[in-house]
Amino acid sequence: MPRPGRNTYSEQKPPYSYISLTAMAIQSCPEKMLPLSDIYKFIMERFPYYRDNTQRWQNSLRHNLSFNDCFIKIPRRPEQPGKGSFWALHPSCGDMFENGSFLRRRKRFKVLTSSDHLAPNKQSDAAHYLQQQAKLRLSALAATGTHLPQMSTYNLGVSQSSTFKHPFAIENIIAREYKVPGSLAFSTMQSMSAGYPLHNQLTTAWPHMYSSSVIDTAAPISMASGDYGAYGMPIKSLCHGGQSLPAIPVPIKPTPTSMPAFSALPPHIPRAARRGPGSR
DNA sequence: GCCTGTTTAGTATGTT
DNA sequence: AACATACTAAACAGGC
Repeated sequence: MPRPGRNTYSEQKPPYSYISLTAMAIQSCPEKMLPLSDIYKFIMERFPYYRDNTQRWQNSLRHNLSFNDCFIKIPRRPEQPGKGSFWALHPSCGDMFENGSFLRRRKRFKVLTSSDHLAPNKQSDAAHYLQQQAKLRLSALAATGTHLPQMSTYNLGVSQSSTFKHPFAIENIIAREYKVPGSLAFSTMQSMSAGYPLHNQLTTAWPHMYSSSVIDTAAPISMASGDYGAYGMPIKSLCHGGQSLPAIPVPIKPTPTSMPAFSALPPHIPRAARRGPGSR
């Protein structure tokens, strides 16, 4: 594969799955949620490859949004006119890309249903939580006088009040020298972990997701208001801060070590329930 | 009619 | 080889 520029991938297909690309787009904006059209825009601006055959990849992308539990749909509020809903990442999907590959996840993120003996269903809890978080982020940034870029200009993480760099933050992914996917992933994860102290077993995949900087910067926005998340636990722990953060990505064949964490899982999101027996 | 969103199905490819 | 995941295509429905 040829080497693209620092921030773009020329005409070559980027070594990222649609899930990665979508997550990048979502993470690139301060609200951590984007409408479909803005996700399209982000990908097309960043990756010239996707300026062609838009019908094809956009269909795939929509399929991914609907099919994968790691994406949750957030309905627009009356004061947010526009077409379509917002899409956000599930609060607990941070370590999907366990082995550092942005092309293929090791585990599929799956929100468990009530049939999995979890807490009773509470409709759109995650969506509700994320919408609240987006509001809090906006108000916090506004209060500190932080410049908020317009949705379409895509904040690349630099102006965020947090030093936290999400794994899908564009500067964590694009602004790295391109190598073949395998080695890219490895070197990427090595450099990622360099600046972020490890906390627990969850740091294996996304060390920076669980670094102290996450707790110290992201959490106060919500904790200051005394908020509790929609999952009935303090938002702090939902925001990858607590040691008890549940490992949501569910191996198809659950391992003994991963099972105990299920008791702490948030309630399911309705989408999971509509999967027919033929789904994969 | 177009866009968005959901679902099903088939194929390709990586992992175990 | 079997399985899991990703990609693609297509059909369909609902909203504007």
